[in-house]
Amino acid sequence: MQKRRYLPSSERKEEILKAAFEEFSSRGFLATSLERIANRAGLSKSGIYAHYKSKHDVFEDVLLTTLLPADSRIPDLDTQCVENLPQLLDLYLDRRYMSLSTQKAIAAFRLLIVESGRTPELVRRCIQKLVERSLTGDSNFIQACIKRQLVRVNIDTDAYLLSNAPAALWVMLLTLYGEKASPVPLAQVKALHKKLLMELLQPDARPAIPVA
Amino acid sequence: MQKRRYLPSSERKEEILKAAFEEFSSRGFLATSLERIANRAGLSKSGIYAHYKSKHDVFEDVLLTTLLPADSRIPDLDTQCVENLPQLLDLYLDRRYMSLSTQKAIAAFRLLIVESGRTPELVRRCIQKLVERSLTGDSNFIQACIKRQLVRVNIDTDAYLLSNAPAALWVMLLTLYGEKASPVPLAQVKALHKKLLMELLQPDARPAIPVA
Amino acid sequence: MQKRRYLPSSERKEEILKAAFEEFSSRGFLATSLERIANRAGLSKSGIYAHYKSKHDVFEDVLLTTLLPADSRIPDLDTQCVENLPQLLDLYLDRRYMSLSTQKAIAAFRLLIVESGRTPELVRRCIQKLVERSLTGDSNFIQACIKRQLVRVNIDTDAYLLSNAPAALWVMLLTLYGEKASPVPLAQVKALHKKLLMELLQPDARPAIPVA
Amino acid sequence: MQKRRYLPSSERKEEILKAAFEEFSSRGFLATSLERIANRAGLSKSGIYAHYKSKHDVFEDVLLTTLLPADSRIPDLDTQCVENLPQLLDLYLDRRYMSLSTQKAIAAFRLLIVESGRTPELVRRCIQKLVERSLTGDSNFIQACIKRQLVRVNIDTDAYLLSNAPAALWVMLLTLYGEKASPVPLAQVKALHKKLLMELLQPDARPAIPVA
DNA sequence: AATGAATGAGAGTTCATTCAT
DNA sequence: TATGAATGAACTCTCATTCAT
Repeated sequence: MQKRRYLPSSERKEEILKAAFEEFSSRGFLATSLERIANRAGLSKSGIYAHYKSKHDVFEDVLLTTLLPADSRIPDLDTQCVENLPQLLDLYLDRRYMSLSTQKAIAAFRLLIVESGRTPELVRRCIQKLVERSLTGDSNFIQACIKRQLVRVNIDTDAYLLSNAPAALWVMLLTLYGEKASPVPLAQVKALHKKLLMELLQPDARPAIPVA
Repeated sequence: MQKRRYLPSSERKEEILKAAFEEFSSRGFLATSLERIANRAGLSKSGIYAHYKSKHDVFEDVLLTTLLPADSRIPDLDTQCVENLPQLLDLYLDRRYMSLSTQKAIAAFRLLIVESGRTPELVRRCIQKLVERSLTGDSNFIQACIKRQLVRVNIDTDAYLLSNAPAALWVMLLTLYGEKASPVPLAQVKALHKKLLMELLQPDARPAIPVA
Repeated sequence: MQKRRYLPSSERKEEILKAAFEEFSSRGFLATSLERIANRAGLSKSGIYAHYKSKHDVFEDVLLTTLLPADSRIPDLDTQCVENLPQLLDLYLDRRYMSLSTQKAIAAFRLLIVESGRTPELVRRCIQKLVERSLTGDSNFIQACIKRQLVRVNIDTDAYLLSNAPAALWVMLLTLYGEKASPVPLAQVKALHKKLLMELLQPDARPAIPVA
Repeated sequence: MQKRRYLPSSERKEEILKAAFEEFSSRGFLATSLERIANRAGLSKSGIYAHYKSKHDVFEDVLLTTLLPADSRIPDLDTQCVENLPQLLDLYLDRRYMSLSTQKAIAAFRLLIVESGRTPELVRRCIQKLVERSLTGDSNFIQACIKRQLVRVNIDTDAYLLSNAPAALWVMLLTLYGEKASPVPLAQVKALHKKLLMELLQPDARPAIPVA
């Protein structure tokens, strides 16, 4: 039985969110008890109610805050030292798959899937923001590349979304098989992704995916 | 208040499993109470214990039986009336995406993801079987095609797995956005899938995906 | 820790109601915990939920059942051995005040008052039934008396209700001062009540209460 | 989020008592949380503890102070302009029933009844004072009347208490049926009360209520 | 004098599970 | 095989109260 710690609400909230994310993401909303979150956050169960008015409230805050941290976007690529599209894509994909392969990303993904049944509206909002942010980040990068004539000008948005298929596969494999047991090596997934992007982006290419 | 029905265990089990799948897949393991399953199956809560020794037991049986029904594999394609690879793939993909897009498939997918955190071993086993079976089914089909010289002889297994990336993307979109709100049209997903398979399967092609 | 007792629902309900009435009436709805009721009724807290679906449900049943038992009406007076109105009234009032002065009646009264703030609808319904029943019982008695020409024919209903004022005072005194500490002796209350009834009922009287 | 207000204890106490009475009387002791009282009084929950050492303390103070305000007694009737007993009684009863019929009086009554189970001693003390004070007030009035020979000299105290029966009935009806739904009109209640008082007070009357 | 953070006890309720029938 | 009654553990949430500031 430790001494009480008196923290300002903002700090406590951070600790609670951290704890809550860890619990929620590994067990789901229902299987996570406030007791567990409280223990992990170092206060009493009822202490949480000083900062959130219900478990569901905590959950929402987790989804919106932890999954959408202000600084989560992939840092701008330094395109200066890059000379051609393949080099560029290697750089880009390395970063992307590294951030996808973290424990945290997997946990977040599972959380989204799990709760998309329970609180579809919240989840939808959350995903929308994630996608928007991701697109904005990518778009900056792409604009930079266009300027340097590394990629072609007109890009089909749908086609771009489609080019993420390998990433989707990869996340699913990680989630279902665990981090180290994917039946397909990362290198191949990246290779496919690169190929798709090449077709999509290279300056002189015809439309990559002709819709039937 | 209905009359009791005395059923042989096998029949009762079927009814319980059916009910259990419906509940588990829409709410997850924890959120589903035996009471609900019992009601849906038309017997009392404690009646379930005549056939299963715990809730977890029921769940396992659902995963192994309902998700892996003996007759679930895609029926053999009638390759007789097909003359070339594109035709063949259209036929194949139509079937495949139709079965992927059902409520039931989505529910199953969500269930697997959700529970991959809770009972990883069970889920792993389950997926393994699913994949194996799917591969076996596809492989029959592929063998048939090879025989008719519609597809080339040597297929890279890894590459084949990879070619499912569009399907992975599609399932994720369905799950997260709901059945009718996918931001990418099915046609394009199919088109990409077809393209990948074409490259992989057409008789005179060079290796589809050169690993970097 | 006693052995479980397995009772049919109807018996258990009776026991629960009994216990619940005792607790509710001495402490009010909120101050009574299901734990207490359960202990008193000899089962576990959750056991109550096999018979009632909420605490509020138990409370309603208490109000409707215990306060309105089927056999609660004052037994028909044997008017045979009575020769005149004063004798009759003495008989009647003795019975009435005896039943008003029980612990149980006081408890019920307090309960009604307490909850008239919280669940006015329920309380109103309950009182209505009580009054109706009481009136029916009295009315039988009065009819019998009329037949024997002990009381006059036309009785003003409002006036009759008013004649209960002494009873109201008595109940209030009992409730507020406790059973033995009333500052006014019962005899006087009865005497006043008798006087009011005399004026109301004696065959040749003028209207007892001329409304201003 | 308002600025803090620093008040001297006496002023704060008044505000707290006012708020507390409003809450307690409409919900009872248990159903009222300090939070609610605090909000209504415009300070924080823990602020109350600067002035009272427990919730029960606040409650006691409400009962003793708010229900027994120094100025609550009925203002002295101006008996100058009155010529006979009936006129006098009309004046008196009009005032009395007006003050009985207020929201506040009903709330106070309910509070007393409710808590007479929980804190009988306190309630008893409280009522005693109320009755005493009321008697004193009435007695002043009565003395004045005696002096002007409007009422007789010897009044039976018990009988006087009894004459309040109609008021008791009225309060009960108001409490149980709500303010506007009494099944007996106020006029009749007053009429009965007047009659009882007439018999008790008129100079040449014989004892109004002969005790058996 | 006043507050926000913290707590422990306890509330109603749910539920997997057991047991007598 | 089937059930209704029963339970204990766990849950979310409330609240009077304490404490550092």
